[in-house]
Amino acid sequence: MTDRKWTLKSIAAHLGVSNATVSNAFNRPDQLSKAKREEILAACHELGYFGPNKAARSLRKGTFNIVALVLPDSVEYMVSDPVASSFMRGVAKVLEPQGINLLLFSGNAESVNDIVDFVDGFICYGRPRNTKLITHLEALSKHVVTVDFELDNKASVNINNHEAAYTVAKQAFTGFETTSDNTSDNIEAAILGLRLLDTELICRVYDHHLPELNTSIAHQRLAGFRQAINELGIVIGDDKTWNIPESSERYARIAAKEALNTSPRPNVLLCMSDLIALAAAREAQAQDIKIPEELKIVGFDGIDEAELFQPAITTIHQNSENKGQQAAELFINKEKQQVMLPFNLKLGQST
Amino acid sequence: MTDRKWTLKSIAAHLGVSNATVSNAFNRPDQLSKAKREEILAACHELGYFGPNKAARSLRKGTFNIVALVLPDSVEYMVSDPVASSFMRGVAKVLEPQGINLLLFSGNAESVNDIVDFVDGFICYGRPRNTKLITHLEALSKHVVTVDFELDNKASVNINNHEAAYTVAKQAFTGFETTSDNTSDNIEAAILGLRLLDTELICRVYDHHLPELNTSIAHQRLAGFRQAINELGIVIGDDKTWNIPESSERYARIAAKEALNTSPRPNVLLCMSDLIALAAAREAQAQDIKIPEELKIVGFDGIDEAELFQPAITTIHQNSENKGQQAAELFINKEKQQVMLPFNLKLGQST
DNA sequence: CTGTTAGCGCTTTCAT
DNA sequence: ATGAAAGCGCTAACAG
Repeated sequence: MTDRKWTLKSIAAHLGVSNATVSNAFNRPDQLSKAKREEILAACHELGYFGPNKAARSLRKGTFNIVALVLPDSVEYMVSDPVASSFMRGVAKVLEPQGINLLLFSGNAESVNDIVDFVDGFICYGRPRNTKLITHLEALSKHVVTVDFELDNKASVNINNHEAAYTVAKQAFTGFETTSDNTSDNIEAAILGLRLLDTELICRVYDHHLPELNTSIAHQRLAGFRQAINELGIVIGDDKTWNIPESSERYARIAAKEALNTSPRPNVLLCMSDLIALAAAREAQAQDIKIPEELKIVGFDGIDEAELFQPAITTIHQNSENKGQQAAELFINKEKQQVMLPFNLKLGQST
Repeated sequence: MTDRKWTLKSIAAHLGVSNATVSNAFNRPDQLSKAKREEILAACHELGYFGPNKAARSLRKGTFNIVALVLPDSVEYMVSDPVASSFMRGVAKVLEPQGINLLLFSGNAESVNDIVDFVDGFICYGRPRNTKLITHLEALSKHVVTVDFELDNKASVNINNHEAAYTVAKQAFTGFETTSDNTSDNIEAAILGLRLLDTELICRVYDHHLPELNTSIAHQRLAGFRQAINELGIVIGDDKTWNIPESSERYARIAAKEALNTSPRPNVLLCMSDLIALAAAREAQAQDIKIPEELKIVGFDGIDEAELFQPAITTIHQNSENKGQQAAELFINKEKQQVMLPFNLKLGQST
């Protein structure tokens, strides 16, 4: 293998054929005789020319075989979240066989400018934290598929977060309904929310903190939880909802500790992710609080660890891998439809 | 925002200045008056021209602000492995602030051809499963950093897997040394290996299956385990080593079951990852085998879950995130050195 | 400080 | 079946 750096042009000159012929040998087999084609290909291989430069080809053709996966947050966040990972696995599963590569992109970025000219389009997993990105994406003429949120005129994949949250919250409250009569005033609920607020802080979420209209999944889930609470005719203090800035054991545990140390102590913990539910459960166990007798806990996502945990966490299972596959298929087929995926309640021993 | 598609040229014409001036406005502020520059930038913003097309710029400049992260296997594998995820987090942490984007690339691919012309270089996490890739990477003139394996003339980041495996195995055997005299023939060890063989199968690994010379981390760890075994003067049956094709709970559990159902039943399980150790521990608990009284288990990696598990798994902790950072820094600084990172033994209650 | 121009490496008519 | 030439959108050298 020589060190010489070949280009299509230099190769063509070297072989004594025209540029077009070499290009055709690689890209359009029908444009030249089979014999000639194979001769050229063999010679190229011999010389260490692996084919036309892809960057140049892309500039010319305008296609890249690369799709950007826009993450809600930084890339670091993404890969530590099992749900996000499953999603990504689903996407990769569909795209990889098609020879399409994945470019990970941070939802914190100021704009998609750095990469927009290198990709065929975007799959956005969750509403990007930086809202400027959204404006960008909306204006884009390239294909965009959104997941867990929607954009005007773009394809999307979702589950009904409101309904799912409502369902799992209802489940958390079932035990109580039989003990009391009609209103269930022995229920003390608290909500451990994920990214309800645009802050890095672990803090309580008071109503006046919440934006008027917010369609993020966190707020949809919050609305679902609240609907279940309201239907039971119980009241939840406005100091019983927490914000956790990211899905990590450490943060969740701190919030859980705060929640469990309020008085009266909650006996139902509605958690916006399984990771949070697990952390809360561990905190409860550390404090010798019996689950579910003294404290019921529900999660969201249906990750393996929640199922393996003792007691298994009652949760909403959503098939994230399938979600990823759907998104990727929507992308490949350049479809513009809105897909709504099912979820299901998974009963554990935590309720 | 108009729908017109601007190029540097058309913008320049529209504004009545030359191409170079527009280019300079974006790329070389020192080449024109501040006033003019801001005037141009403002006009561009107004018109919806977001700056020079990056693909064209890259073709011209030969730089991309994209680095390919080559995974050992498919992309799917990567994101389901907590250790790999931490590594990636480390990489992203360093690269993101530099405005460098990550292109994930599968180690299964036949060649790096599809992407080599889009990236500034490669970070390879673990020896790619497809050995053709290695040849490719070796021949590449672009910057390459390898992790957990080495390539001639390329930068690398490693831990001493042999020594680490030896250390943790020694720990697994300590309980026994006191009971017996000098040789410890009451030890029945089994090894649950990860990717020792190039197969999708869960199977035993007989010596004749193993390649003569293999420097993959799995084989280094195997050598470390065996050294510890040999030093104790004990013998491990050649049917007591398993291959697990990927780090998943399901596969590991099957292998663990096979191992625990052999007679005499092993009382020490040397596992090549924490995920495997955890699966083995769960299988043991399901069979009512007491850990560590009847069965000692050691893992490798030091993931959170291994620490939280009851009993906590004795393991080798390696700071994967730091590994990722190191690799990224080596990449950025275009250094060619071989970095060897420390590891440490983390005692749990599983030994 | 500004404008002209030659490529970066390729694909694709269009003519031969 | 093949070759010549235009041009994808940009940057950098150079001249003014």
